[in-house]
Amino acid sequence: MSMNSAQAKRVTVSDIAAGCGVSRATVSLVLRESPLVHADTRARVQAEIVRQGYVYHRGAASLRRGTSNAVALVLNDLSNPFFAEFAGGVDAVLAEAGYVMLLGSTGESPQRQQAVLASLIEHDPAALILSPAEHSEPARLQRLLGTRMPVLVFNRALGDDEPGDGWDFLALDNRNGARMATEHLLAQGHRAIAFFGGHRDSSSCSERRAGYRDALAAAGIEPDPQWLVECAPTRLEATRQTGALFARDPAPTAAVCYNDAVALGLIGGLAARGRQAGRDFAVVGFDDIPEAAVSTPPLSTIAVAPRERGMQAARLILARLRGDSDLPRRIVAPVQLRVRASSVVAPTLSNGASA
Amino acid sequence: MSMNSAQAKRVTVSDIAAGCGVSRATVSLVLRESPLVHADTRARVQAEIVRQGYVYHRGAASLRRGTSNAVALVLNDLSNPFFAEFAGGVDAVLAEAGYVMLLGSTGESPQRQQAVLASLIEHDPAALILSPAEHSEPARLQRLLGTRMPVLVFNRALGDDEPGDGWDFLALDNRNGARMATEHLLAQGHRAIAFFGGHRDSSSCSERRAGYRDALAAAGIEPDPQWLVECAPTRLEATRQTGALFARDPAPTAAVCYNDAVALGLIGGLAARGRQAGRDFAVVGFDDIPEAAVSTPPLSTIAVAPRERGMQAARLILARLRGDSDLPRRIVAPVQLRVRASSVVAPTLSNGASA
DNA sequence: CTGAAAGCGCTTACAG
DNA sequence: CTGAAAGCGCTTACAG
Repeated sequence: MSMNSAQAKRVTVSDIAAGCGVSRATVSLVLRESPLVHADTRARVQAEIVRQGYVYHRGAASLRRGTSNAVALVLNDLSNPFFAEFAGGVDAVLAEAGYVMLLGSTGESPQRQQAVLASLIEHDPAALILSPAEHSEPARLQRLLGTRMPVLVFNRALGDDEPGDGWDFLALDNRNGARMATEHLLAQGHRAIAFFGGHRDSSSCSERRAGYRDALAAAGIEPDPQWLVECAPTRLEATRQTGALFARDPAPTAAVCYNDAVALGLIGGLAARGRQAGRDFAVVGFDDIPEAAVSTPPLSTIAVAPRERGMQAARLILARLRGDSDLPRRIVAPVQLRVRASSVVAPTLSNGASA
Repeated sequence: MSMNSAQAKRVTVSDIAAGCGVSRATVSLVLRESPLVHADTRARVQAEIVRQGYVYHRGAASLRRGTSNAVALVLNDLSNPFFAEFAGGVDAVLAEAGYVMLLGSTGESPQRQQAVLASLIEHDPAALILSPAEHSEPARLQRLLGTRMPVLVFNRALGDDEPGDGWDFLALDNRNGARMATEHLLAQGHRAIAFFGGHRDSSSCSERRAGYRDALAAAGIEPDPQWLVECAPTRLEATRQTGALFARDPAPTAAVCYNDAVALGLIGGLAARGRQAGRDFAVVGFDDIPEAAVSTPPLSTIAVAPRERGMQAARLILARLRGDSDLPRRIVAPVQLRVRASSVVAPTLSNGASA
């Protein structure tokens, strides 16, 4: 005998049936809450179920019935609060609906993504919610996942040919969010507005840049190349790259940042150069992470409500599983501008203080 | 026909067997990488598997073999970065070992915990890692989970009678961490040191308070009741409660905080009263959340390495599943003091500045 | 309302 | 090395 867990033999429907003198079919009907069973019989069976500590084996039932009540969720990175919140929202809705969540994460690696998905689909999930790793290959994914399972792609488009393959798509309105952020800065009189951070080849960054350009174009402004500064989407890199904004005169007086991490890094970088966000320079972030509300100064940003997105994704996939008709294939979730102190500063003030 | 996903019939071992003229048993042996199959046959079968897009049905295999390669993880709250990081660590190790993770969250509610666990165990996980909700009832949990499955309790003890029930237990060394934090403040000359935040009846808070008392006692100091301030473990509440520290003279000159959120809230509360952490008052947190390194001033804290704890938990439970002998039943994970600017200030300076 | 029988997709002795 | 048969725990027509 190993040190393994106690090996008490599993209690099955047969044990319950034998224990109270009915057939296995009757026990099954009681388990599935069928009205066909006499109330007395049902009570007897239920008592026996409690007495013997029976645990329903949903895998066996799913096998027989050809159904599944698991949904797979595959994310890039759980330690990113955006995805953690999203997963929390998915979980809340799935649990409410009696589903169970199979979770995997890819660390932004397409290879790991293939491996993780291959492992998860062997557990026969009813559906998949996938936030794809950067540089995923849609064709490989399609081959792996087949067409038996509804798939909802979250956050990042898989390729230009979407959504011809019948997968659902839920994304943030990156373009509109960046446009709103830029318009907010324009409304305060800024004309030289940078777009700071992110990598141009990521889809969310290029969408946000597009919204930024939209707003500038509507105001008749052509962005100076110096205003477009790339950097890894981390606080540290943003602090390091701050100098690039001020390499030549006239420097921008405000920046729309790729995300809040970058914005907070920029605020630090500004401080190191003797400038203060919200007094000498206007900063807007993107995401509304918890820290944004309590940083110094509080950070203006675009709220994306990741938990609500998770709930929305789960509801959509459940509706797809029910076979609801008229479901949208593509949802672009609205985002919201939250104005805080970091962006409430006019450009003249900024020029004066930074001279 | 509903709008549901394409209903292509499932490909099974029988289809593969028929497709290349062997028996189902042979296909099964190929799937399980048995050396009993001739290399040519194996190649033929594998080609057919690819050709037909066969997906292994692990549920059916588990049913037949009486095994499972899923591990359930039940947490209080995914949106808490501590638990999200922990889950990431668990996932990394499980995926590496070919296991799949079933995730549920309880929102600190014992009722939801019972429901979530009941739903998850129907999926026959091989093991469970549980971070119990506050006020869990060990007896009810025990009844629900039975003894068939190894269980690892993380982070919070379930009751004083543990671990008589054969469950594993992994916790942070809360007591020692708080002791180190307190000793660090003592070493700089502080004598009037508060323990700020948390609720006395939570086990982690009472352990941390015990460590704090240990250090004070070793220095011959009896804590003044005014030094023990309770508050909800959030930044906002901590800011609100800051005044309680200074209700009477002499006020403390330093504080060990229940966690980093509380410590950051305290720093804000101090600022609102014209005091600056790291100049007029010394603050130490607990957790080392990412924000601690970049707050103003950077926060001294006790690093608990949640991702590493997750990896450790997963490794332990996998070893238990393998039936390794000599596994410890109770692990108290070491924590580490990280000194940053918020605590590097001597008490005399503090008194001077706050007069 | 209840029971006997077949079958979901897989694996595993047991013969050959 | 391969094949026929039984069985994991459940559900579902089909008779009674």
